Amino acid sequence: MPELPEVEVVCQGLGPLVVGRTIGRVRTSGLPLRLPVPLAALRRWTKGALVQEVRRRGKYLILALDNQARLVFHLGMTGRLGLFPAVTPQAKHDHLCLGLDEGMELRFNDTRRFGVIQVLTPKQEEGEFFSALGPDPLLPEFSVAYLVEAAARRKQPLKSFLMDSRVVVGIGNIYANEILHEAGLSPLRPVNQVSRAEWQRVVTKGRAVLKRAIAAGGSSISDFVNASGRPGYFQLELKVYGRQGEPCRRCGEAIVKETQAGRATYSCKGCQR
DNA sequence: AGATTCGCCTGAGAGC
DNA sequence: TGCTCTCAGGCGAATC
Repeated sequence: MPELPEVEVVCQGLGPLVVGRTIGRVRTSGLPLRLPVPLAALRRWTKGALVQEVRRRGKYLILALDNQARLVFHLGMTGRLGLFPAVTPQAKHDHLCLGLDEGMELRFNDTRRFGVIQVLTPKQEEGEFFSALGPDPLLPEFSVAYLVEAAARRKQPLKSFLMDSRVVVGIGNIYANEILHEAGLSPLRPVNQVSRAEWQRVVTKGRAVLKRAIAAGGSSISDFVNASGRPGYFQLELKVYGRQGEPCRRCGEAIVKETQAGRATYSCKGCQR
């Protein structure tokens, strides 16, 4: 399930494959994703355009085109982006095919259709489109001072807080669990009871976990693959996610699985307070 | 008004 | 074997 590290891995892999290429034919499955796929806008703004840059904002991938339009993707739960020879037969759940030069195609495949494809016209401000999103956890804006301020007067449990994209982008269920274990903090702790020193651990350990996951190529749970179709290996390094009943790698106590805000939450009661 | 739950969607796995 | 049920989760809407 693509969270920040997986989207970053796709972003880094996709860049060299598509930058400098020109988009030709546009095809869609006709099925809606989380939002309808804007076929007319895709034809209007991508056909004949050259891809200048691939970048990431939170869990969104952005293809910046030379006509100043931008193609925005969200991978949802099961979205994949990859480059294929145009002669490769369509796969089940391919929802968008963009023809590129040299007989290649960029394809968006999404089994559960929780993904999003949007076009930003040159007039539409990217800042406005993403205005509700909080800072990226890998950037300096994600600081102790910011978290102290954001958490003031809120009693929300720490894990829900970290998964709230208005607070910080890119952290989903897997990495929220992992970051809190690394930081030694309980997922249930009300955020207004977290000290500065503890927020500092959230920042430092959070960045460290995300960077290690990117370096490992992401976590391949639910069949994540990068832009070249290869899996990641961070699932082998997970300390709590999916490890209920197994010993904590730090203190040996059994990892517990609980439901919090409707989501599977994994923690060690021995070393997370 | 802040916190939680629901619903969208498909496929894997469990249980009968 | 083949059916039904449960679970997985990002995220916005609905509800508590």
